[in-house]
Amino acid sequence: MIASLVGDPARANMLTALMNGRALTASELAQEAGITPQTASSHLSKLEAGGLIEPEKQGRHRYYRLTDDDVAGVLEGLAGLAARTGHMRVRTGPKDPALRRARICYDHLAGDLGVQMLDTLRAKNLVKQRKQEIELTADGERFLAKHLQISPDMLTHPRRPVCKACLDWSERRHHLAGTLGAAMMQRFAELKWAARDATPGSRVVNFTRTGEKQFAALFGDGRD
Amino acid sequence: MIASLVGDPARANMLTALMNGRALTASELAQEAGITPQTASSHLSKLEAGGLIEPEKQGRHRYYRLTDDDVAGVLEGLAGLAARTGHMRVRTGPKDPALRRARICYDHLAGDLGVQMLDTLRAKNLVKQRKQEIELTADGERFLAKHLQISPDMLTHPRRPVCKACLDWSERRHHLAGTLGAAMMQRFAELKWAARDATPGSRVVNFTRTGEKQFAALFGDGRD
DNA sequence: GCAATGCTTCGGCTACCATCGAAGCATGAA
DNA sequence: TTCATGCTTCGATGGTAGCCGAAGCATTGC
Repeated sequence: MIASLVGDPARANMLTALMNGRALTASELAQEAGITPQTASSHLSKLEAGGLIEPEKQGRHRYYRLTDDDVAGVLEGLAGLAARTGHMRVRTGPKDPALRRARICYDHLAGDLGVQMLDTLRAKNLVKQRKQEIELTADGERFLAKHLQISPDMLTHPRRPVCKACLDWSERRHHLAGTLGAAMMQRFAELKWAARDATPGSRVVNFTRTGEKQFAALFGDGRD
Repeated sequence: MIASLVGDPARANMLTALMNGRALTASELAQEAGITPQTASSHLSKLEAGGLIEPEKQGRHRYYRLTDDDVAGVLEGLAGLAARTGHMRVRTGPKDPALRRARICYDHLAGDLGVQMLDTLRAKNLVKQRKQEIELTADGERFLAKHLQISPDMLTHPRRPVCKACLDWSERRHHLAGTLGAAMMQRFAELKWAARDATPGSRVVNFTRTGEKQFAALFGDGRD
């Protein structure tokens, strides 16, 4: 039974961690769920047998991701039922407001601001998006060079795409991943616009006062 | 956690039994799940606490129904995931082919033929459907009078609607309930087109050779 | 009133399964 | 090769939860 797979707390935590669309290693998932690797291994093989997640070997790591959007959809549905009965799970998404606003997703910007940024890039025709695929336009290249001193040759990588849409768990929409997403986040840090929170293990990204303004000037949507 | 509620086999069987939209008593659900009433009582209170089902007292019976369509939707989603991985539950719907084809849902026709009938009524503009609501058109009234000798005044009832969409569990689509659904089923029986299976407790509806033809002439979709 | 039916609560039993320690493979690095 | 890292398999343990028998309420019918 599928539901019993999702029903176990440890497995639910793993699946929740995977809801952001990114693949995570077995150890990372073990840590997310707060269990030992050997226990996690058992859970992961069950989830895989149930068709909820798919593995991808890479070196001595084993990355897991949700099988597809259908799985994510059902998980969201379950979370929805849980939410309305007040049976909200502890980990059903970032509860910390700061975390919802801006956080690190692997190495790029996620949260409200991350989603906002991709929205604006798309609206200004700096990128073109078709489903998960994102392409940088000529205008986009000029924009990056002018405002962020990012040139296309900085973005080439043997295996990683320049642009990629990454599902934002708190916003339920896409933000920008890939080498460009990483480069932009790095640039924000270099420009002292933003910095990762000092708390060890925290994924919160704090914007400075001026950083917030500059960011809004480039990517703001007029909301605030 | 909601999923763990659905995960238990006994509870899943109960929920499955409720998927046809009808309310069932605690004892009936116990029988469906193959457990004793006292065990069922425990499960039912958990499902109720989780907001998946709602009770309705009536005399010394206690009827339970799914809370709403959202719950049914999530359950279908889970069943969908289960189906595609071959992890199909034993009881994920009627396994008996005859039961899938035509059966009694309370007092009206369900299964493949039931769904087919409503489809055709809709296609011929004999009824209009908007979500759960179904309305008989003027054409529909003429059709019923002409072919089945059913007049509108036979269908009025203080509390029961004339037409109602009822989710068909085996087909995952709607069939026709309400007083009209009941009247049509009754007419089929009177015309010796079909009859409930003689086996005690069976919900199978057997069509006669001529009944099948007549039914197909009125409601066939050309599939066979 | 008494009996019968339907459902719930209580207590104890049992079975399942999540968990972790220890050991075993695989991959990559030196 | 040898070592380290990441993950899996094995075995044993323990806690949880499903399960039923017995008893207790509630409602209906006589």
